Amino acid sequence: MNESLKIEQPPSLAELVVRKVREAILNGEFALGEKIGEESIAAACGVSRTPVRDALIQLQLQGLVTVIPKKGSFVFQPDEADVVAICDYRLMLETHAASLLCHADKKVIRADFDAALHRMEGAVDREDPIAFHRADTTFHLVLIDHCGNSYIREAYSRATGRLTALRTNLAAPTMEYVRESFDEHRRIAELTVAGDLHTLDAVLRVHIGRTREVYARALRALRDKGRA
Amino acid sequence: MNESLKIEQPPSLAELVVRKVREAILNGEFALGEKIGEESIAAACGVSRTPVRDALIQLQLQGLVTVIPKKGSFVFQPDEADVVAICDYRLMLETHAASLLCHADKKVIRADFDAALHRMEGAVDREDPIAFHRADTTFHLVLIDHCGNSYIREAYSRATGRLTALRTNLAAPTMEYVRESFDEHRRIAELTVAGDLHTLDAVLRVHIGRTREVYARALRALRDKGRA
DNA sequence: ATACAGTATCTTACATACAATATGTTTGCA
DNA sequence: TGCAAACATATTGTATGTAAGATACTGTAT
Repeated sequence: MNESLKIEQPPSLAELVVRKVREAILNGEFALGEKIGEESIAAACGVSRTPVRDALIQLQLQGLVTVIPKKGSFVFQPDEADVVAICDYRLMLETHAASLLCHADKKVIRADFDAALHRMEGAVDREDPIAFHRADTTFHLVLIDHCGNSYIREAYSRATGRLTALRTNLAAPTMEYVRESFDEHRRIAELTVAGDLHTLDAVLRVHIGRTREVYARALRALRDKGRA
Repeated sequence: MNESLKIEQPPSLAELVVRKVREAILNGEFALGEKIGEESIAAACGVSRTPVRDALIQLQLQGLVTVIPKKGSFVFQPDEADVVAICDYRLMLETHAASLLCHADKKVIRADFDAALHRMEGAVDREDPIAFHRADTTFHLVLIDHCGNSYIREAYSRATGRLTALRTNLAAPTMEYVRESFDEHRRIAELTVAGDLHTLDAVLRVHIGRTREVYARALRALRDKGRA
């Protein structure tokens, strides 16, 4: 029996709503903290409120939505401490994933890294910060996807959901830091394949630490503007 | 205005169902892989299917329940690889939490450790493995609760939910290993307070590694018995 | 003019009703 | 007797209805 024959039944409406709303949040179509009314989503998706409710619960547990009882659902709105915590969390996940890679096939990893780096390089040349960010995401996923621990993968995807939304909402597309970032990624790839975990940890720390500062700064700016 | 006046409104029915079912799974009232019918839970809790469905979605995202579309919800049923993955995941969380403790108040931590150790010692004397396990859980939570990163706390609580259920279902209450376990905990407390992360990592690795082996072995035994 | 109370409206939380799919059973045929 | 197809049953997925709580508005009194 061929695997490819296995027909994948259409996902539930709730699942479809999850994807739609998730994409919307990640693409900045909702502002941080914005209210998400069940009815409006239901109308927009052409379904009843029930699958929307289910979807909102799932999104809440993914950390993208905050549900306040009897008041409604809102897009998450992190404070500065939150940004620090999530970046640190991500750093932990990537570092640990890297330490698990010693049993993986280095050839495949090298190839995947190179593919991502190639895309990044193209984006640098074309001065396309959005494409660069996409390639950046792919690059880091190489570490995660090959680590062989499904819990780490899940945890990472939750963390990146929030980080992606933050980037969309806080960091205007810019080529600032892109050159250094690209160089760091090359180093990360090398150190990972070489298995030099100690140096890798330091580089990742700097790399993700900068991300953290960028977001924290942008969040402060947004906050100050909100007060004024 | 006094904070204590703030009345906390009763949790939603869905939340209550989550707690009930979670407790039931953790206490082994459901077998691993057992089907959880919406209707039966609803009847048992005296509510309609709606909050039960909400609860099952939440429990799924907590990793305690697996929902198969159109078929139903089942208590999670890990395989051996799963046990290895989750124990490794837990090890990562605790190790990282420990590394974050350097900024925390060592006096409080020492006190919390000692309290947990005291309870463990009492359990050892009374030869009460269940009380020992409870104190064990409390002990490890000291690390997590003081690390100051809410993401780690959340991730840990998800992991421990599954681990607790595993322990209930797989490991018959026994005083085996309890003595060594107790000694290891004392060392973990000392090393954490001393800030010797490197040695701590090694001890935690051994400590959690044994847990992993116990569960993996019990799971194999259960599996073999199931085949026979 | 402002502050407060009362009301109106809107939204969520939960229940129930209905539709669709999976499973178990029975019956008919080889 | 064994297998297959049709039917019956049970359970999930979705929609809608209802009630309670939250917010916004308005009118009145000071």
